[in-house]
Amino acid sequence: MTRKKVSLAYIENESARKSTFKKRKKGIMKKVNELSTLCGVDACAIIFSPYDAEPEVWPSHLGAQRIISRFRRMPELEQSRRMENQESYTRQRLTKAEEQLRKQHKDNRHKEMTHLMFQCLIGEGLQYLNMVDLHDLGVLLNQTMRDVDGRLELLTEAVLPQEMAMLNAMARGENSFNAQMPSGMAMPTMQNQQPIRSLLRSNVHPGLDGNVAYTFPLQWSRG
Amino acid sequence: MTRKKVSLAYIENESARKSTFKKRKKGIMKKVNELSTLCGVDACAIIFSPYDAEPEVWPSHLGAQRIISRFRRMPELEQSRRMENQESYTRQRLTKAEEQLRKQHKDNRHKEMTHLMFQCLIGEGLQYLNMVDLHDLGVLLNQTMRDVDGRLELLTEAVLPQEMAMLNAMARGENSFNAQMPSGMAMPTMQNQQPIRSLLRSNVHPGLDGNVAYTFPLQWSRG
DNA sequence: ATCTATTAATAAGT
DNA sequence: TACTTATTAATAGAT
Repeated sequence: MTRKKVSLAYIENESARKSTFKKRKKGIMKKVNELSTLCGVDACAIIFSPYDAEPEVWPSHLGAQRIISRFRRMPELEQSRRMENQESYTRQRLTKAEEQLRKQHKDNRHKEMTHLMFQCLIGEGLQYLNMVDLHDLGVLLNQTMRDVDGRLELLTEAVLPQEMAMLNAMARGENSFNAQMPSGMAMPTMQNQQPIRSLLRSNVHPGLDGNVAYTFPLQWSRG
Repeated sequence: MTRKKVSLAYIENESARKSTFKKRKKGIMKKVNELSTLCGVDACAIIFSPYDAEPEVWPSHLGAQRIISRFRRMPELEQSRRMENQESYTRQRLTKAEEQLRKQHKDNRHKEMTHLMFQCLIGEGLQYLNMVDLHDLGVLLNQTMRDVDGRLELLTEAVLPQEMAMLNAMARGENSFNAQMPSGMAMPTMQNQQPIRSLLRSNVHPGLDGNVAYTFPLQWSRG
């Protein structure tokens, strides 16, 4: 059960390495086979290892030789460029990783500000924040207010009547457990059954996009 | 959004084929790179295509030549066996597919009998069943009864007091919506809140393993 | 090229 | 060694 993101480094553990090798070798051969079939292209793969007397070869020994001959017949021009293949591959990966890092930073910042916003809502003070944080928090608050307004409008104009109808039906005592409903079908959830006012007080903020991994409960005063 | 299981056949559509090729080629090169790094083995891959002037090569032009030399130095003994590689690969896949088919047949049979069992519970007759079906149904019923007994015992001895406590708490009107609970935390579901007797009447049979894709609602007489 | 729902691969357990 | 299952990775189809 793949517990962690595998780190791309030599596996020290002997048996884990062998196990991984066998599984991945099989996976690669399958992929090459699929690529060749799906796209009708010539391809070959050769994998040596201490675990097999013979190298693993796709599509076959002779088939590989055919591909290799074609490969050898390629003009040797620009060979120096080709030599860099591995390096440029690694370099590309680095660039991409850096991009992702920037993206993640931005994402983290958004989460941080969201956390902060909810902290404020439960009464934590702003006294220790610097100007940058305060500014970003302000931006987020404005955006959130707009989202809340939009959500409120939607609920009031469109969703409310339906919800109300459902609640009324439930109030008439119709089925807290409908024996006719196939279990695969979505049952109305707790959430759906909250009184309308609770919907407007949901602790999940409707305006934040789905990638926010967690939100913070609001401690609304009950008065 | 990968809508269907891709079928392993040449892609007729020109642009789809090219798109698939580009994505999969990249995926294979990544996999070969990972295998080599993780397991410290020598490997190479060469992919020709109408979409690129040069073949895609891993780890590099020269690196591939090194692997190829080693490959060529392999004794030519058993070459005839090697020639069959692709055929034997396909044959293995066939064998495996057949095994999976048998497994699936067994699985389907189990589902069929489960369906039948629930049909009986809602009053459908057994008059059209043959001996084999009746026998299998009998086996399943016995097994299910044992499961039910086990489940009942568990509920009575261990789970019941806790459920009872929870129900009591709820009966006292404590929060149908607990504002303190982080949204990521599991809320008690409808299922948990059914009266104990409903638990014992759950339409999801507790004894069947999670792979059964669907179960059938029981139409308990309400009397 | 980018985005997601979905399938496929696979790391760690058994 | 093979099987299982939770999780990550690849990717088909759409934009």
